[in-house]
Amino acid sequence: MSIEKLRTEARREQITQAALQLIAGGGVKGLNMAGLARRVGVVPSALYRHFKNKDQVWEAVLELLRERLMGNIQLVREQSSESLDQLKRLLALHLRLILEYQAFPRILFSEELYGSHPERRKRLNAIVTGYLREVAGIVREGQRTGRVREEIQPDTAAVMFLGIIQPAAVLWHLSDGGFDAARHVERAWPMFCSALTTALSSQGEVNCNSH
Amino acid sequence: MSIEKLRTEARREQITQAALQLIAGGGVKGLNMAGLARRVGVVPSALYRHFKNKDQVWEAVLELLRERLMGNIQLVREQSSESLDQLKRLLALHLRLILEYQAFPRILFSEELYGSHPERRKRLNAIVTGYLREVAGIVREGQRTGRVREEIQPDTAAVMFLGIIQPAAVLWHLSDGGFDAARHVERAWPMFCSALTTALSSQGEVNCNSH
DNA sequence: TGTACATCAGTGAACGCGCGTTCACTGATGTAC
DNA sequence: TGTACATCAGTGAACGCGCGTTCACTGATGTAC
Repeated sequence: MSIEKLRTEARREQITQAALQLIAGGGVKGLNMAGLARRVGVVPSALYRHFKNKDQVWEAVLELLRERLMGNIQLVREQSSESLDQLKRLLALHLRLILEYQAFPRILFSEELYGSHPERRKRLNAIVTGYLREVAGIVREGQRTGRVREEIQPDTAAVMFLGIIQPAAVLWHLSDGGFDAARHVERAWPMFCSALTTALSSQGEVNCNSH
Repeated sequence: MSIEKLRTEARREQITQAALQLIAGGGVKGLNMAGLARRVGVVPSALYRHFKNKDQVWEAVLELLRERLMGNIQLVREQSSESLDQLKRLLALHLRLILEYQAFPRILFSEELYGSHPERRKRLNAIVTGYLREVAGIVREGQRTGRVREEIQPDTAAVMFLGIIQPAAVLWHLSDGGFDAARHVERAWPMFCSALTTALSSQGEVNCNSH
């Protein structure tokens, strides 16, 4: 069997993508070097030409996760300038990200990954914290422009934002696709939005409808 | 070394408790038969007098998880008869459960467990779904008594309820205890509660304060 | 344009370790007489 | 109350498997002449 020889850079990308697919299929423990090599069409030891060890593969996967999350933040910032609208769009993008890369929630929820691995735990924590900081920033801007109530704690709101999708993703996995995550997000958004906006004196301007 | 011989029933309980401690310490993969035996003060093969295999240990752990969750539901039903108050109490109990048995969130979030194990996935799904059904039931009662807005979808509210704690627990683990889950819950409750209650015409009766 | 050589991605066999599980055994505990 | 026996929790050695990793090698690719 003569396999095409690829430059390390191209091969690394290919391996990282294959890793994501493996994780999507079998969770965090679904990623093993033998299966990874098979998926790439190469012998296991060949992987070590491109990654020092399995840890480095994980590093690459986490970096991709970080890029996508932050990419979504940037995207909604470009698409809209109104905070609540940005949050709504981010929710949709986040959901799409999860459905496309099923590996991501599996990584975030499974603490197998970082259990005995302090550096990786820190890395994951930095990624999630960074994402939350951005979400909290959007909420804070919403307060500045008067869309969001002053009493709201931006970081609490950010964690709750995550709380709309996270359990939905877990349930979706648990039920083997039976739980309708998209519908949950669609219904949860108005509740979340109204919690951010409606004070005793509700201002009629803000539209919290689903679409 | 002469070890005390214990009846199977007592030993099973002891082993299950030790399993919980192991999981709390090292996550789902932290549970291994050798470590489990060591913790009980017994040789690995002795465990097989009380459990057919590791799967059966997991079964026992999951059953305990189910009992505790449902026990909390029953408790709040006894402590209070007002839906929103019940939910607030349940939130506090759930948090306490997680802090006491750190193993539980690790089990719920880690899909290592059920990844390649369809029966166990179903079992876990049944546990979570059962819990959510009870929470949704409380919300529905709140609607009947006029405390909760009619437009709210009880099951969506139930999943959001879970969404208050779940990300908090994940962050708590990720940050190695740095994230203050109790404070998050305290701050998130009023937001969640007001989302359930405040309509355009707000009824002053309901108290969504933190305490 | 053709040849010689260096580079380096890919190969295949082998390793060591962790871990779940088995099996024939031992010896303490509780019961029958 | 004391002895003989059955029961069964605990022992220790050994196994097989999965899996990450290594290492000396091969042979395709691209460059220098």
